[in-house]
Amino acid sequence: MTPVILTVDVVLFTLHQDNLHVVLLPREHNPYAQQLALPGGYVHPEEDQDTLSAARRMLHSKTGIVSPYLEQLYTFSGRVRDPRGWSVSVAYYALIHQSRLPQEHQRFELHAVDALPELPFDHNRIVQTACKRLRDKSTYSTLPCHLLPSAFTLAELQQTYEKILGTRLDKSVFRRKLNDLDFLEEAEGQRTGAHRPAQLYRLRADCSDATFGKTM
Amino acid sequence: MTPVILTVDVVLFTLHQDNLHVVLLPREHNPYAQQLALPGGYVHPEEDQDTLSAARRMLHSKTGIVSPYLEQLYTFSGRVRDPRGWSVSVAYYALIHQSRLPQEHQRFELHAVDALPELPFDHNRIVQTACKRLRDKSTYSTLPCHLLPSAFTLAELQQTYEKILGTRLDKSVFRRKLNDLDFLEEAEGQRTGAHRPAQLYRLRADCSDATFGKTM
DNA sequence: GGAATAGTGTCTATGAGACAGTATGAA
DNA sequence: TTCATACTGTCTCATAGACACTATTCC
Repeated sequence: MTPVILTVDVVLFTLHQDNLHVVLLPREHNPYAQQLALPGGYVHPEEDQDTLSAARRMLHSKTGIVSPYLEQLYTFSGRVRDPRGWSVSVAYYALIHQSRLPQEHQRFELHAVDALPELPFDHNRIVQTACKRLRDKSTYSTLPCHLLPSAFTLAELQQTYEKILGTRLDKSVFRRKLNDLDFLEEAEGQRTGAHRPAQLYRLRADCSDATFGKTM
Repeated sequence: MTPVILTVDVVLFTLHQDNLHVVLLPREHNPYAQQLALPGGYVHPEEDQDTLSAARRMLHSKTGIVSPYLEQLYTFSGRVRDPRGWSVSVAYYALIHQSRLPQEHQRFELHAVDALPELPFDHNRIVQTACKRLRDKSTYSTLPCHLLPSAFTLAELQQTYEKILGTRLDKSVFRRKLNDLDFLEEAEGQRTGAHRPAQLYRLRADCSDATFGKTM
C-alpha cells in the first residue's frame, strides 16, 4: 500500500465582538510553515484511541483548551489537497465561550468567519463546511448554548441564535419555544447590569447534544 | 509514522418486499473471509481521486452498480475496530431502486435493516448510523425519491416516505407539501394498474439533493 | 353499477408571529 | 420618576391535520 497522510483538523468557533470567529494559528512546519491555518496535525496511532481523541489532543496541545463541544464534521481526502501526497483529513468542529480560551502565551488568533484570510490546503473549504453545519444544526438543536458561558440569560441565548442564524427572532416566540423544548434549567443567581436583572439559565446536562423536530 | 489502514465502506439501501434492505456480500479475504459484510475495501491512492471515487469504484467492482445517489456518512476509526490494526473507514451510503440492481451472477444479498445478522468490524454500527441519517434526512429532503425508479406515482412516493419514517402520512397534506416544495415534475405516461391510472412524476434534475426547512 | 384507487376541497384546531403590556431594578 | 431591560399576555393569520368528497379506470 502506498502510504496515505492521515490528519485531523479542528474548526474552533467562538463569539468575539459579537461575531462568529474561528481560531487560527501559524503552522510550525512545512509545508506552509508560519502561515495561518486551522489547528491540526498527524494522527498518532500509538497515542490516539481514534480520530476524536486525536482532535482533542491537537486542540489541547496547540491551544491549551480541554474538551469543549467537539463533533466530527466531514472527511476531506484526495491527491491534490496536500502537496505531500494523497491525504485524508478528518475534520472536527468545536464550540467554546471566549472566557474559556487561555489568555496568555498562546499564539493563536481569532478571525471572523466572514473575513478569513486565504488558508493553506483546503482549510477555507473546511471552515465553510463547518459554518454551514453550525448554521443548519443551530436551527434544530441546542448547539448555540456551547458558545456561551455555562450560565447565561435568555436574552444572551437569543442574541447568539440570531448571530449564527443571521435573522431576528421574536422574544416572546423564542421564550415560548425554549419553554416547550425544555432543555434549559434555572441556574443560581441573576445577571445584574444597568437595569432589571435577568435570571441565569444553564443547559440541562442531558441536553448538551439535543436536537428537535421544530425550528428555532 | 505507523501505517494506518484506510478503507471505505458503503451502505447501499434499497426497498425490497416493501421494507428497507441493505446489500451485503461475503468477504473475499481475511479477516472474516466468507462472512457477510458491507461492500468495502482499501482505498487505492494510485487509482482513486479521493474517498468518494474509492466508494464508487468499490460499489461498481463488487456489485456492478454505477453511480446512484452516494453521500459521505461518517468516518469510523480507531485501534480496535479492525484486527489488522489502527484503521480508518470512511463510510458512504447510497440509495437505489431494486430494478437497477444487477439481476444475475452477483453474489450480494439483500438483508432487511431491522433483521441484520452480526457483521464483522463495526459494520452493524455503520448500518445503524446510516439508517439514522436516512431517516433524519428524509424528513426534510428529497432523499426517498432515490429509492424509487426514475418515474413514480405520488402514492408510491408517499409509501416510500412512510416506510422510511415509520409513520402514516395524510394523502392530502402530503400532496399539498409536494406542491409547495416543487421538487417534482410531471413525467410522460401514467402508471396503469387495476384501477384509475396515476400520473407519473420524476425528481427535478436540480433537486436531487434538495433539502427544505419544513418537515414531510 | 360497484369496487378500488387517484386526486381535490374544506373545516378546524394549533401554533407561530406581531406587538403591546406589565415588572423590576438602576440612576 | 424615568429609563432600560426583563418578562408575559393576547390577537391574528397561516397552515397542518382530519376527513369527506369527486374523478377515473377496470370489472
